[in-house]
Amino acid sequence: MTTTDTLDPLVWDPYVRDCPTRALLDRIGDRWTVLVIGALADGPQRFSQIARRVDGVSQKMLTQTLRALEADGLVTRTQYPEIPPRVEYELTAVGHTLRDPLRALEEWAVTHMPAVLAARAARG
Amino acid sequence: MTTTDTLDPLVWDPYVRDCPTRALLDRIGDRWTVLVIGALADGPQRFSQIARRVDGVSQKMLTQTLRALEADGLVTRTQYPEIPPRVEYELTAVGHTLRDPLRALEEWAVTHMPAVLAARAARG
DNA sequence: CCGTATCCCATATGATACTG
DNA sequence: CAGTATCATATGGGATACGG
Repeated sequence: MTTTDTLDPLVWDPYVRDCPTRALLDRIGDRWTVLVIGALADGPQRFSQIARRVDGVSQKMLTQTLRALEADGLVTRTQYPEIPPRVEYELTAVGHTLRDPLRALEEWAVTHMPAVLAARAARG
Repeated sequence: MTTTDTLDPLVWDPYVRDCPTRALLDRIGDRWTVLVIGALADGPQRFSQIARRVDGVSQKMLTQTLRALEADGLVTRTQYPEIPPRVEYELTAVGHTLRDPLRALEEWAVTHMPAVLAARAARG
C-alpha cells in the first residue's frame, strides 16, 4: 500500500470545502511564493540573491516562504560548511512544474495592469 | 493623452517593490478569487449559485471578492428589479483572460497534491 | 434573495534586535 | 551570510444579526 491515499485523488477538488488542494492553492497564491519560485526559475540561488531579486521581502518572510516550499518538496536547501556560510536553494522537479503556471500569472498581471487601472479609474 | 500612463507599462515588474502588478497578483491569488473566477467560467451566475459552487465561502467574503473583481473590471454585476431580487455576475472580456492561467493553477494543485502530501509525510 | 454592519479572532507580515 | 527570536500591527476571514 501507499502513504498517499489519504483521499481518492480522483475526487480532489478545490471547490470542496476541506479538500487539501484548496490549502495548497492558498499557499502558492500567497504574497511571496510566486516571486520566490520565479526567482529560482533562473537556477540555484543563495538566500541573499533571492532577497535582492524579490525586492522588499523581509528576511523573516523569505525564510518562512522558503521553509514552506522545502516542506512541500518544491525547493531543496543545501548548506555548504564554509565560513562565511553559503546556502543554496533550488527548485525540485515538482517545483519546476510550477514555473509555467506561475509565469503565466505574472504575465497576465503585467499585460492587463493597464486595463485594471483604467477600470479602477473609471469609477474614481 | 491617456489616463493609464501612471508608470511606463514596459517597466512593470512584480519583482519591484511598489509595482502595482504585485498588488494585483496578491489580489488574484487570494483565497477566493481563483475559485470565484472558476465558478463564473461556466457563464453568468447568481450570487447563491456561486456560493453553492464555492463550498464554504461566507456571504461576506463572497460579496467582498465580487466587489473587488467588479472594481477591477473583471466581473460585471447586473441587478434585475424583480421580487425577490435577482442578481447576476458575469466575467468581462478581461475577466475571461484570467480563466486559463487560473485553471492551470487549479490543475497543478490537483495533479501534484499527492507529491506534496508525500513530501510533507516524509519529514514526519 | 441579496446583501450590509458589526464584532471578534487567527494569521500574515513587518521591524527590530540578536546569533552561529 | 544566513538565519532565529520577539514584538507589534494590519489584514483576512468567520459568525451573527439586521435590512431592502
